[in-house]
Amino acid sequence: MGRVTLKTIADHVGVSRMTVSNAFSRPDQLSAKLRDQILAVADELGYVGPDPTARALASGSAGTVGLLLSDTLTYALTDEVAMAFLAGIAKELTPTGLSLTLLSATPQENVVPARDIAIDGALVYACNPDASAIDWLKRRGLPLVYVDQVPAPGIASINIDDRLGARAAAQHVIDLGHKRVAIVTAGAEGEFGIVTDPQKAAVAYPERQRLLGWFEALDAAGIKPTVVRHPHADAQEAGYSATQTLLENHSRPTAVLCFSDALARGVIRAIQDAGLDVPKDVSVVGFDDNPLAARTRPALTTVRQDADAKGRAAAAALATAIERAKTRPGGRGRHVVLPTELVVRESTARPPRR
Amino acid sequence: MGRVTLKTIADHVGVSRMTVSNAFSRPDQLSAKLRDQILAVADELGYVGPDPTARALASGSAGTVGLLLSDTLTYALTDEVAMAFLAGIAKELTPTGLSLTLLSATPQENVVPARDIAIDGALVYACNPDASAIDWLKRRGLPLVYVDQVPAPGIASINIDDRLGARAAAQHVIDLGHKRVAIVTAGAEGEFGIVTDPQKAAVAYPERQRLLGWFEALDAAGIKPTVVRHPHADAQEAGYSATQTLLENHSRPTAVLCFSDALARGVIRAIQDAGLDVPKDVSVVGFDDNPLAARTRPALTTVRQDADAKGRAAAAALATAIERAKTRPGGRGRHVVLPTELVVRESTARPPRR
DNA sequence: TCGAGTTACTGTACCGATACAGAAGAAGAA
DNA sequence: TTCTTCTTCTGTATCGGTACAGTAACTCGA
Repeated sequence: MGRVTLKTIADHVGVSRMTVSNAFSRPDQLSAKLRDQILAVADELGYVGPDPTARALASGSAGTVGLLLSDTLTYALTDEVAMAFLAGIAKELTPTGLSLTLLSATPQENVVPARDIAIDGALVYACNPDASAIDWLKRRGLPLVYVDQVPAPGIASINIDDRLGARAAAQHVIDLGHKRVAIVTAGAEGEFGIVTDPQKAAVAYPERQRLLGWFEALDAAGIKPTVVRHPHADAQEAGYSATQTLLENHSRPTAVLCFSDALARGVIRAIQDAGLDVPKDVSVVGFDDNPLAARTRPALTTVRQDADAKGRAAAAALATAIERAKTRPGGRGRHVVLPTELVVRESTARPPRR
Repeated sequence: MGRVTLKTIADHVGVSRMTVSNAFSRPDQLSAKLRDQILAVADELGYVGPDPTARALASGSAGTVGLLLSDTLTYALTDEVAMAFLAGIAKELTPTGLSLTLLSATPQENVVPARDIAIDGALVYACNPDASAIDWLKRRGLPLVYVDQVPAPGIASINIDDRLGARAAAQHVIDLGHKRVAIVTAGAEGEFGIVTDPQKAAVAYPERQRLLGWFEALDAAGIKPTVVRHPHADAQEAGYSATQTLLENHSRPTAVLCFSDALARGVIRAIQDAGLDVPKDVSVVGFDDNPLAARTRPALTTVRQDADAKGRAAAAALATAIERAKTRPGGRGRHVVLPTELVVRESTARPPRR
């Protein structure tokens, strides 16, 4: 005996298949009595409900949206800030009934998730801007929302004010009187080590924007920072070894601006291990306001972003984009920039006297 | 002009629809020359590839598996250990070409993800065992893998040795000479406050198992612990207020066994805020070996579980279950229990003299 | 020169639903 | 009574593919 479908039930009850379909999907289309009868028979036959795949094909919507994650899905998932972002998405998506499908940006042997998985739309997050996966999504004509990506015309995007936040961080150490400033940054790709042209070395949009912000303030103050760039991997380790590189440098910085709080933790450890004090000898500023930033010792001065709000905004933008695509095709997306804010704690102080 | 389908391309090239399908999905079924021609025409017409939904319906596989998460998806995602678990799944799943769809266990207005989303199988994680969502998955006859759930006959399951780990933790403080021991635990549901019958108060399997382990050792040593149980929410806060409750108690404990490291952090803070020292006045043992456990001060004595391995094992088990379901239907699943290990750090010591 | 075995392609029958137009009967208005 | 308007149900045409059993031509050894 084959599988139980609408037809099976229809035959049992003696109605048309369409009526059974309505019993499940459009209760207002038939009498309550008949509906109950149909549901009873369906239950008896072990019918679970309309097959999701068939329904998706016929109705044209899959009920789930994709989240395209950086090449190594793993990296995105081990970061506390990314987690808050994910939680934000989930929170906003749940009431809409949409589920979230994690899409790896790296194509597999025969499967390219961005091309082969049924979704109604997608969030593009923390991806190398020229990842082929993004192209697939675009070609499919799916509603998209870019998050932390270069905003593109016609595509909704959610960003945070990386540039302003970074500028505030730099201005903060300038105001404290620092003259010798270093920048510690990280990325998945690009040039690494002590880099002379950071804008060339950096690939990801947030990193470029933060560099822009830092340099804006430093340039205006006539300060030329040393920039050390490390591959992502373990952020703390990256921060640690970057700092070792820095400290070997002939002119030791009195302030270090970091791309992330995770990086900053490594930086602080390295400074302490070198027998120096934070903030007495060296000031350190992070970025993100990771939940841990307030708890480390010394508590970290950093630039706050609300990753949860970012997630919620992204999900909301996608939900409306999908809704709109059903009626008016080809609407254009709004570009949202969420605020960032400098949070001064204990890891920054005036530079040492001499 | 409608959408571009296999038919459109077939008509343009002058071949059958089936040949076009083969050009995409079974390259070995046609000559390389014709295939190239078809692909070229397809590209020209802006065809992206076989529609995932239609393909799923016809071929009977969706290319994605579900991860059923605790009622509040948000909670699951804010926990570092859950993150490692998720990363483990992703790592193992990626090469198989399967994607991961997050399923909320709470039914929405009209949508029940566990019933309405197209998936090839599912992981059941951190769920109230009688959540209706699990029933839906079972009724659909999907290959399932239970993680941190009561093992059920016929269903593959991955667990960690919660009981043995907890027993080791309890034995550790017993061996140090502690007599007045408290247990701080947490859960999404059940009874809260100072509970007299913990096995009744606890709902989730891991919690019950850990209680079993703690009591096994404590009973044998003739120790009757005080058990405080708090609702999940923010684990640290829970630990903090649970400890306040404890300290107000007439007989202050000299050792506290905690359900998680996150909880333990709150416990330690509360103890310190009460002017006491960890471990001099009170010893604290966590559970999980959260990446932060080693870094907090004092470094936390805890029971290690390898959440990443748990994720990988779960994904692997599901992948094979799906593979097997294609051929032999109704195979039964293996029950895997991963080891746990006591890690002694600085948060435990002999009880104070008097 | 014949039959066996390949290779390259085609035709038909699903996969399991939903959409939408329409039909039959009942209720209500004039 | 007759005409409209609901309400309730039905029929047919998709949705966009894949499976599988052919068929026709081509290769090749004896």
